[in-house]
Amino acid sequence: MNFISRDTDYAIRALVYMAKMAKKKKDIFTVDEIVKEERLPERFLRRILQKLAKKGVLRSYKGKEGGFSLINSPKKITLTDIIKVFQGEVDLTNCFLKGKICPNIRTCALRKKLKGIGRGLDRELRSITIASLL
Amino acid sequence: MNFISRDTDYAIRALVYMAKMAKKKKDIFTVDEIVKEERLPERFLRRILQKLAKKGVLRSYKGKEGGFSLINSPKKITLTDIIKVFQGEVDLTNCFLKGKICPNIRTCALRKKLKGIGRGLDRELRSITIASLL
DNA sequence: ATTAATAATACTATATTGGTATCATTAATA
DNA sequence: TATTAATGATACCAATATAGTATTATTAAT
Ligand code: FES
Ligand code: FES
Repeated sequence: MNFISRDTDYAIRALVYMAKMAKKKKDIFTVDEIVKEERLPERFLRRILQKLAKKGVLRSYKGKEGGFSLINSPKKITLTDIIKVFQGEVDLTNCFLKGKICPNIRTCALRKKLKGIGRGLDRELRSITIASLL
Repeated sequence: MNFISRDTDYAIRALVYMAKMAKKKKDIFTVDEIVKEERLPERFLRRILQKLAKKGVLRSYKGKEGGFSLINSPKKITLTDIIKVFQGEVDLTNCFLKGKICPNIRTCALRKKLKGIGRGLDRELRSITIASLL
């Protein structure tokens, strides 16, 4: 099934780490520090954090003494947010049929049902915040 | 996000077709007939139906006048059943961390939450039957 | 024996995922 | 202002998964 991809997973780990440490010490973290603590692949995580920065989850500081910091409170960062960054919208309704736009899209019974379920799922994922994972 | 893979999707189409037609005519269908009606790739669908047969969703009849038929009532065939055949268990909790078995697996907060959500999702998918898509 | 169906399995092409490497840019500070 | 230590942007690469095809064997009706 593989619902959560590796970059989402690593992002969560990094964010949880930052949230945990931000309480007791300064709030700017270098990739190296996180990599060392969480034992993640360095270059890969770097790209992940860059993406989070571009999407407004992290703020980045270039140059010496730079790094990444959380922009919002861990209470405000939800799983949906993170998943959206790396895996796109939480939306279960993608119709195939030879790669073309589906003609049934307005009437399709399956689509209708999946849409509802997808919305529910999204709501639940929104209820999981980084803060709730500390 | 891509929740439903193409083989699951094609399987659903084929099963819905069979359920729909089984009402008015004989209940054995050849791959060729389904392919023609639903415009799916022949060899690919053949493999899909074979898999459904092996997993006990369809019965297959070899030889002339053979084909596939539904084993159970369309009311008994759920989305979860079909997804399981092609995409494995509906289970959102797969932990990475360098491909190894995760040591935190018993304590991990994320895992716990995803497990609950996965169960809910599974329940909802179980409520969607082939019959409900007619 | 012929014919029309599925079974099994191997193969191929493309896309996605997971990860690495390189070079540019920025900012602190000695 | 040169050095250094950080991120930014991008291109690249390898492994895996997805989507689909081809081939040959088996089966059963006629
Ligand atoms: S068949 Fe296209 S949306 Fe369902
Ligand atoms: S960190 Fe391994 S199960 Fe969550």
